Amino acid sequence: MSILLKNKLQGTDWQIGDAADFLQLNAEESALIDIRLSLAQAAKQSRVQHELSQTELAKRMKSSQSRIAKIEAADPSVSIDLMVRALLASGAGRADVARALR
Amino acid sequence: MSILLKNKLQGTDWQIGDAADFLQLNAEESALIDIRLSLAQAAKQSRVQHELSQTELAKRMKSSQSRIAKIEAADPSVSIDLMVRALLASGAGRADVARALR
DNA sequence: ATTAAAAATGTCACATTCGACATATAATTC
DNA sequence: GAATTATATGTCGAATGTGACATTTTTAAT
Repeated sequence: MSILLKNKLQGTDWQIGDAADFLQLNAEESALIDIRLSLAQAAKQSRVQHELSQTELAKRMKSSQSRIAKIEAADPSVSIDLMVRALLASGAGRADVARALR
Repeated sequence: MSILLKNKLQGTDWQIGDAADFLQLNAEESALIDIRLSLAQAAKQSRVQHELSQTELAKRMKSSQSRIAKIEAADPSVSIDLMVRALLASGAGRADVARALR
């Protein structure tokens, strides 16, 4: 049963949606955020799978630990470019980048 | 027959490679360039398929005609973010972005 | 519980990317 | 071939993204 329906039955006046809903984004904006979230997640997964600490990966990329943390948190200050570079630097290939978006 | 082999047979002392070769890029750098080229190509293809002029697409994205031209030329001054946004704005979806990278 | 390592968060000077504009070149229509 | 429309190229001030650093919080190991 959906939270929406549950609320209806219980008479609560609020509902739970996703970030896109909440921020009232159009299709393109939310697609872009989805993509960013997926890449962030993939970047973290790849780094962990390759047994690298954020500090180690940062060194490889000539970036900094704090930037890596922000990449994986999909921080607004981080570009898709940097996310992709992090993915590649942690051992992922082009195909992995594509897979992250599927 | 490859150009390399052709040159060998003809005794020429040069060969034709791709940009990555020429610029002596490592695997990650050339993967990134490949990705940029693919996205640029996909952006143009999507725009044309949806019968939009660069000026029309620019208006949709609140960008400018010259930026669109640079996106499609994979100009170094263009971020992957902007390429992806152009793709989405021209009617492509997340799956199309992924497909562009396959 | 202490320590140590890893990750998260905030800030900032500097670098890169941005839209806009001017202008050039190419393609299309008449 | 002139006019019109589309695309390409160069430049610039403004906006956004960057590495670095300091500091805090979380996690893991003993």
